[in-house]
Amino acid sequence: MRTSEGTGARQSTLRSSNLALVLRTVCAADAPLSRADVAVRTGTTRATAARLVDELVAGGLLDEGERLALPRRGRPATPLLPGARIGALGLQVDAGLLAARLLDLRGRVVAERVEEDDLVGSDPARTLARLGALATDLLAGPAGELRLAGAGLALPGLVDAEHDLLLRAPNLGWSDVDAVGLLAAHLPDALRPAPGNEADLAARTVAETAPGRPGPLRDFLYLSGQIGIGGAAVVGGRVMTGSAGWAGEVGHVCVDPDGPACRCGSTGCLEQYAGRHALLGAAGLPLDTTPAEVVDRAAAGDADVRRALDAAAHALGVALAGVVNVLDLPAVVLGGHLAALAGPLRPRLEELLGRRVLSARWRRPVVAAVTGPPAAGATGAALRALDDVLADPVRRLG
Amino acid sequence: MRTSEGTGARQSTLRSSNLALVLRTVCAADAPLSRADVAVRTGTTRATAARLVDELVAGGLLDEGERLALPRRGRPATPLLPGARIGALGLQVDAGLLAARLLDLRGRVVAERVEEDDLVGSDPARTLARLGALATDLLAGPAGELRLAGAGLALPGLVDAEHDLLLRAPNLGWSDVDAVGLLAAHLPDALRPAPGNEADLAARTVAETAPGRPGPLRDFLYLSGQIGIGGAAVVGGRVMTGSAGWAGEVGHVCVDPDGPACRCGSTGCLEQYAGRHALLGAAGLPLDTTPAEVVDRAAAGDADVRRALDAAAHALGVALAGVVNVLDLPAVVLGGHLAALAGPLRPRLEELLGRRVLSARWRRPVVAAVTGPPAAGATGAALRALDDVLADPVRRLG
DNA sequence: GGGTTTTGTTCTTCCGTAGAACATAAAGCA
DNA sequence: TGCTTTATGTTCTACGGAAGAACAAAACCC
Repeated sequence: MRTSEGTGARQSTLRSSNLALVLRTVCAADAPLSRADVAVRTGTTRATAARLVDELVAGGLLDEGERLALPRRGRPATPLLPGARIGALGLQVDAGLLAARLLDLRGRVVAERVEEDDLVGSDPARTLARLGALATDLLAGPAGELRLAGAGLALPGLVDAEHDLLLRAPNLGWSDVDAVGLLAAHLPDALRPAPGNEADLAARTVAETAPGRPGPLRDFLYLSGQIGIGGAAVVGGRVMTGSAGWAGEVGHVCVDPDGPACRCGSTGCLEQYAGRHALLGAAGLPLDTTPAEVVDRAAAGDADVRRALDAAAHALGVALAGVVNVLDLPAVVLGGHLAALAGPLRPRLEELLGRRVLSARWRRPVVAAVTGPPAAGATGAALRALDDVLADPVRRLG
Repeated sequence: MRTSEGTGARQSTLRSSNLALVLRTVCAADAPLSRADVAVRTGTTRATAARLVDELVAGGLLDEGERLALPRRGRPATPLLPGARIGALGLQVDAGLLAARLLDLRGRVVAERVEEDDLVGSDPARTLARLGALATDLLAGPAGELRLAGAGLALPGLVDAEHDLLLRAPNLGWSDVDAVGLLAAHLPDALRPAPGNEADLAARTVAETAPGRPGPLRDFLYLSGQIGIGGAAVVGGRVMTGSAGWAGEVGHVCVDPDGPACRCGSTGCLEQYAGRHALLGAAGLPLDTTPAEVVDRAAAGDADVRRALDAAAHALGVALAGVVNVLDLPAVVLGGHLAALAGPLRPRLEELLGRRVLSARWRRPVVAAVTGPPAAGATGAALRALDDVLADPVRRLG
């Protein structure tokens, strides 16, 4: 690839570009649009918009809803919706769960299976076979009518995007695993899920509420608190995966060079203060304590817990301020176990960001917490596959 | 703006897109191309490529070179070059200099004026009037035949991209300055230079060697060492300016929360270890010592200087490793005074990056130093204006 | 029931690229 | 010298896609 400059645009390029535009427009709208609405929003004529819509409807990428007679003058419009029969499969392996989730183009969860289990130190082949069975089971269910547009696999570690390899997943204790190959052997057909970093994919669920529909935040830093801490920077609605796909390792930003040693070989990493294990250890609590219990104990006045939370907030403030200084992000979104701890963490964190971020005087970064279902990585993996359809609908039309 | 989704593509969109493609292709090539070369590289037919080239030549965006008879079979080709009569003006104010530089579409410096002076604490109106006079003088010179496509102004501080305001330039001691307005009053015609952060613009000179011609590095972190330290992350050849244009403040990434207070209100900022003033102070040298002298003294065995350099390298290692962990950048480019110090800094810095960057095991970040003319910001400002022409040549064709 | 209003469709025109044929300008070769 | 070969550049027709205008459809209003 990378011959030089991309290729010249011809008439057919124009058509596919406009098809993608129409599809994105319908997906981005928060209420069903008519053909006339599409024409207005895309700046094309009604004739052209209708032609493009017809083609997308014929291909199943758009559905025509029931003409509901609103008390309006004029001919009633035919409402257009993203195709309900186009779906994608999102899979996730994490230290604490296996998940398979099926989403349609409207962003609805058609079916899902989530199995909680302690997978730390598990055998990759066995675990991925389990996930494959879970997914096969899911696909055999009510999803039979769905046309699968693709699949994705969220992995809690460094993924080599070029060779589709899981280089290292510290939480699982896995290294150099051909996760896609091991999984695909237990999936129907030639379904090869595209692997991705869990935090990168989970961040997508914040950036868009449904395929092609932008969420309230378009620029933010997402933090995925697991045993360790993953992250992803989202700029203009796009997840920054980096040149090799290794971006977002916020957990290993240095908070204090003289701090405790980290398993990554460095010292004083954020994860050593705000990671789940580190925080519970500092609080003197067993490692299976839930975030809710931590919050309760802090509220009850447990000094050790309060101190640990304070240290975590301080570490987060120092590390995230650095990231925000470099990337100019107006918001930080806490996910994973950090979402549940947002209450006690937020005041100190926001105060530190306000003090340590150079541009805070003009725009103070805000701290938000996600409140979604578990296994956001699986949802994000499905979203990514569906976004690929939105980017190039012609491939689906055949 | 931001109505919804962008606008539908029509026939004319196709033409302008292909014009831009052809222009970019010629600019990106490192040897003059023929019409036939353009056809091959863009994937269009010779007929189409020739038509587009003709239009660009007529508009002055491309020039036809002399048909030089190479010892080759076949009809000799007409070499195509970026238009030599399209130019842009790059301006820069810095703590130590004023600069005006005129670049043409081929990336050649047509004319320049650089005045060194201590501008710390200077009066913005007066200084910008001086720069305006410098630029006016420059434009009256041999540049008379040049068609100005635009102008840019590099400023050493936070620039509000929306309102074209310089919010704060600590090195100059300026705050809330309408730099563009003050400058435009002393420029000919209705020339309003687009303001930008100095480091962002200087990073461009590394990312592209001429308008539209990619440099050897496409993903890197640029460090602009002045009195303080500015920076810019370049991803895929594009400078990440952030949602408000405030990105790249690497100088205020925290190295040690218990470190010295910074003028930004935070503590332990990178700039307090590796900034020019901080480094010279720690080395016990006067503030006007040149980087070359520092290197000499270190080589001569001056313990204080060595200690200061070591502390700077350590601080850079800690801070930059964090940035690289978050952005997955394969290279760090040292600019400003840090470029001259690259020799003594590099070993320790590369070692630290190798240890603290999570993905270093698979790809070790490299440290490079720029070796260009001074006032890279001015060059970058001109490049940006010329890149705007490349992005939309139709506007220039009228 | 006729006028109004909005949606959706049909038909012609225009425009840009593809593709093929042709013209041009050199080198190679007998 | 003249013919062949080769690559560049130009001319001409065909095709496909969007614009624009006119028309048909399906509701409301009075």
